[in-house]
Amino acid sequence: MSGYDGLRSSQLADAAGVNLQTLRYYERRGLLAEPGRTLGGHRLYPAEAVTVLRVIKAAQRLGFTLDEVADLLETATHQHGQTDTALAERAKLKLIEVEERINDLTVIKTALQQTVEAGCSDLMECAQAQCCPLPFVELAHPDRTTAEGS
Amino acid sequence: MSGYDGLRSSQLADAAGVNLQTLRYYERRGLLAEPGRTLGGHRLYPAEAVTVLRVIKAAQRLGFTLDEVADLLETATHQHGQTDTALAERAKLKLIEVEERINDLTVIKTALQQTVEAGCSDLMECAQAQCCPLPFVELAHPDRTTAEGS
DNA sequence: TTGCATCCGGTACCTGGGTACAGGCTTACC
DNA sequence: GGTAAGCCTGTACCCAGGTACCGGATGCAA
Repeated sequence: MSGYDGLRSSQLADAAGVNLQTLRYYERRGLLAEPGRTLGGHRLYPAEAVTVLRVIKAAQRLGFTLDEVADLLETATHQHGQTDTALAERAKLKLIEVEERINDLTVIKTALQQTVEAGCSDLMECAQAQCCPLPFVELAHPDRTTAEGS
Repeated sequence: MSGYDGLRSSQLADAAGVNLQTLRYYERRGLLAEPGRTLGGHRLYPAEAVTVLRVIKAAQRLGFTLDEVADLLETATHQHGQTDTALAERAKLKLIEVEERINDLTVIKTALQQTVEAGCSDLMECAQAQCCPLPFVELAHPDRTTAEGS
């Protein structure tokens, strides 16, 4: 019989629906605390680790990067208690970002709809002829671009 | 006096607002046609190249990847004329993607708003206590994620 | 013709979020 | 105590979309 309790790497990975390598990646990135080990050096995770992983994935879906999630988890575990509405504060900032992103995408959507309606066939012709409503002018924030979701 | 007309790499880069290396990158990727050269081998771009670059950037903002843009430009320059509503067709497909993306972001936005309202302070507590409206359930398409805009 | 800015090709590196592989040790069960 | 599955570390690779650096060649004006 096994002399240890806790989850083995692959059990945790399965339970949380992530790749085994991802666990070690998160550990390196400081998202997942270093777990205990067996005498032979194999990782043994506490059951809460599943929750941590679900939290990470949820936060990613909320649009936080892994660095931001790590930060959020740090904040949570260290200055626990008192003047701590840190999560809500960060969520407020992230909300603004998400709203901007939605606005940008809405502009894009409109442009695409107009493209469809106009039945344009040739980008280059349109660009020169001004027949086409393509947004050759800049969008709100032409540089901020990638990174949302899991 | 200069014996050549046309734009030098850095002139084009400046005019289009992109990095000089990006021009060569686009050339490698097949987005930008190989331009003429001086006797010494320096690139000489025609004035239209600026338009091409503006088109590329516009298409990127519409959510097309560089591969898609290359394809779009190919289509445009080769089968020019007849049964060609290719752009509109592709725009229709891309429109669906953009709409899905907006829906996902709207879900995220709602979750963030609720997080802010609830004044949550600790992700881990919330996750365990169910006090918090965080979307631990999956969003619409939890895997399709990145790549829009320039 | 000198001298400096610019450009050349090739290759390496960057970010973000992972994933894969190699070679060796541990665990678990018969 | 044998054997197979599982885990270990370290390192390399993947995607997209670029960006940076190198040593050498060109362009152009004074």
